[in-house]
Amino acid sequence: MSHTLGVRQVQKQKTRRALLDAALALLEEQSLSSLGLREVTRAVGVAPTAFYRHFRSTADLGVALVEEALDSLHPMIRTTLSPAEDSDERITRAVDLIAGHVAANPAHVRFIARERHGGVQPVREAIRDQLARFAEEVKAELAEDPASAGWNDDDLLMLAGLYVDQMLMTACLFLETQEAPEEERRRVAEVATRRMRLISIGRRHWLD
Amino acid sequence: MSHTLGVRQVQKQKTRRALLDAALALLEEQSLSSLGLREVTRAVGVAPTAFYRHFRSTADLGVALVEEALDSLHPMIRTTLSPAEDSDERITRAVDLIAGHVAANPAHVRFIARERHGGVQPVREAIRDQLARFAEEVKAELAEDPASAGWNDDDLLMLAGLYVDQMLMTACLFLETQEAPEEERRRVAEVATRRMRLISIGRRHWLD
DNA sequence: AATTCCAGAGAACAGTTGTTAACTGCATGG
DNA sequence: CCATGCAGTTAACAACTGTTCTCTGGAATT
Repeated sequence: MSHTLGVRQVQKQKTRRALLDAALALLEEQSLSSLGLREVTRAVGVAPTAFYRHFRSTADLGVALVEEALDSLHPMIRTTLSPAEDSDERITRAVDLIAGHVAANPAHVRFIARERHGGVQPVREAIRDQLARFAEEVKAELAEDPASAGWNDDDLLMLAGLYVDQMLMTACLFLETQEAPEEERRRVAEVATRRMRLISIGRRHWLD
Repeated sequence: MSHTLGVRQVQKQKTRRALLDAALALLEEQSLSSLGLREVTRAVGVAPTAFYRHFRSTADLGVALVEEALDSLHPMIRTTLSPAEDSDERITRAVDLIAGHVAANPAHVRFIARERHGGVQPVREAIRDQLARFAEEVKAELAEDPASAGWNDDDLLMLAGLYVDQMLMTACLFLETQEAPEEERRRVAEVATRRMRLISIGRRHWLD
């Protein structure tokens, strides 16, 4: 079925990966709209023109990065929301999961946060669409929770969006305190947890 | 007292304003880290070297824009939170105020949203500091509300931060639907209102 | 009235950028 | 085994960048 692709395709994919990785690294301290094509190829060690074999432009590369960065988040969403024992425990587990993901993929998170409102339209749209997919996913998960009995679709989507945005903001906070002492990072986790808790309380009394 | 500054200083301030305005306009479709000094001076119609008479670098100009953009928001915060009759009415009024501010200063709002996580460190820090001041201000306002009886300082600041972030996110949503039909903009306002309402409900039951 | 000051102009600098064209070598499919 | 395809190279292009130094005209100070 899965035709083992030849030596040729393998090499191409390898350079493509190298380009994506180099770009992601360079984007740690600048934004996509200032990322030069030559800058990327220089970092990889290939000729500038080789870039065009893989991407039409740096904006194109950016869109590819969006898919990559947010696809890795979908499994996290799943495991965060699925089992529903104690509400507070679920929240602390979610915050820990976010902290772990940020620690494991800081560049991806930074990229999304930076380019969500960045200067490159196609990339903004790609991020917006992916986040909307996220919200739909969370909404579907919420709908199965018995606590959501009586909720209409609009309100469920509103709550899902609130959760998604909250997750992203929490991730950003962890990113900013990445090199800070453990103590401060714990304080951030603490505040994020309380925010989520307040939202959950609001959720519980929504139908009053 | 206020020494009327001479013709000389007046002209200098005029060019400075022109530089800031031109930069802000250019930043509508790119980010600060890709904004060139020559680009700005060309738009104003002065020699590139004139730039240095006003700013050390484009990053420096960015910091000046931050002060300008966020200072104009402080009065809004005040009028939003001060009188406290009906909770729901206060929320809809706040959302309307945000919509108005975005319609009146779209470029400023876009700039803040874009550069909050952008590629220029000094600007990120300036925005972070100003937003922290905002949160403190909101916290002080909240503390006087009788509904905040029994709240400790940490929780008050947590809630204030939540409100501030929510305001900014709402502003971003209005920005994205700026050219969209009136109907969609009303839908955004509707969802934003419900979000705020849910948070307010959580606030009311926080001490249970 | 003579002097100082300084916002802005002008020219030149070494480097950088995206994009084009024609090329090379090698894995691939007939 | 040979011809085709195609990832990556090389060279060149016009245009652009930030920064330096020197200069100028006119307001500000004395």
